[in-house]
Amino acid sequence: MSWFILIDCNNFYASCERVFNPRLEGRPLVVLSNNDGCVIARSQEAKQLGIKMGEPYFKIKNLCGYRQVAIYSSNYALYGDLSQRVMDILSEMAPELEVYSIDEAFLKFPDHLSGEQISQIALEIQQRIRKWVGLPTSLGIASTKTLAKAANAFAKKNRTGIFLFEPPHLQENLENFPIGDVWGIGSRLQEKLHSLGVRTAWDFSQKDPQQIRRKMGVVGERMVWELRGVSCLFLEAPTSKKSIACSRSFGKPVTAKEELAEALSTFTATVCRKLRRQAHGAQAVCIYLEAFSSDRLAANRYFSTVIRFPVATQDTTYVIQAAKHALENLYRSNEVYKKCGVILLDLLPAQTIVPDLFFEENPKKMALMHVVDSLNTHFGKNALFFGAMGVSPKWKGRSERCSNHYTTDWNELALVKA
DNA sequence: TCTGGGGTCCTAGGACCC
DNA sequence: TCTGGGGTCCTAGGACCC
Repeated sequence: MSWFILIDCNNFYASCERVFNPRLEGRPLVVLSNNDGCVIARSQEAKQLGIKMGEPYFKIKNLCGYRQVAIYSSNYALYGDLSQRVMDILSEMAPELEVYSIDEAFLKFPDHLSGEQISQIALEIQQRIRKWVGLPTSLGIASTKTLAKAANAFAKKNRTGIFLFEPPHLQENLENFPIGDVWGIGSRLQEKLHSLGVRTAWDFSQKDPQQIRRKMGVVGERMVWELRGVSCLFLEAPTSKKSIACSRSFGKPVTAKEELAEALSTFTATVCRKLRRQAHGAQAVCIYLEAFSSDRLAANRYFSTVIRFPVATQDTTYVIQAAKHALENLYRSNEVYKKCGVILLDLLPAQTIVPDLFFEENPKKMALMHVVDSLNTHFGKNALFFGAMGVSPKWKGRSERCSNHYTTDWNELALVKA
């Protein structure tokens, strides 16, 4: 047995915007998705105004106006950097760490610590992150990951932002925890469980694990045990990605093949850069286009194709060629496109790639890619770019209210005094 | 009027997460 | 003109092998 802590940064993106702009403190604030389409993060005050997660921006535009809601386009460079700082602190303070998402991590501590001791540790972690990075956090503590997740939900409503599940109170806590809020229960499984008379996490934990296994597979059974306090899920080691994707909705409808080619080339450059960073090669790429349906009510149309490579590759220029070739086949001049994307598939560790007798690889290409990567690392993301990406993209999505890249761009550092 | 048993790999689809 | 983007795991079923 061990202690698990789930720590999560409160309203992460919204809180990141406040770190370098303290005047936003106390004010309702929302962060919009790419293309300024919908709300993906809200401060507490914005939640209280009734703004929902995922709500389209145009629907709340008026409300934002007269309630003085601060609106930000998403600034992933900033969020990613602050996330890294948080994780660095956690890795110093916890014996074991699993970075679960950009704003969450599981920590594991030995079970010889008392409830009081582990709570004290949680408090120190919380204070250090507040002081060193400037972000508010919530911490849930329990004997399994699933329970720590649930405890975290209690922590968010708690004055201190810390909540410990202790066995004597477990039943009472779980009886107040709706089944749909349990980690791993989405809308489908919630429906299924409701039909079995399960309304709360406690109800679920009292079910027969064998029966649940038949109905929900091994995933369901594990959840039952975890809710009973029997740990079945362990900290996971960081793994390489099995696929790498990049896609964007366009800022305006696109019909020109050339614009699609530029967009696909740009996304290809992004995924290939990530691929090289994790030292893998891709054996295939999927290219897809999404077009508006002519009938307003009908679903949008998707066109996609998968291209397999004779040998796993890391070469941006090669993948761009493949993408352009795919586009020739997928493109229809009478369609109006909304979005497109690139997904690298079947990734292999670079050392294990077996060369092909009949497929010549140009060693200069690899050297070129390394030069491109290192220049862009030093001088900015697109200091050096591929011609196919185009110079003044018309398809780019909206991002009209982006804050500065305070921590990742020399020209956008926070200004203390003008 | 009648034919085993065990195993692997792959794919599509479903469900979930942030 | 009006709604994001990037992932994972599990299962069932088919193909194929010995």
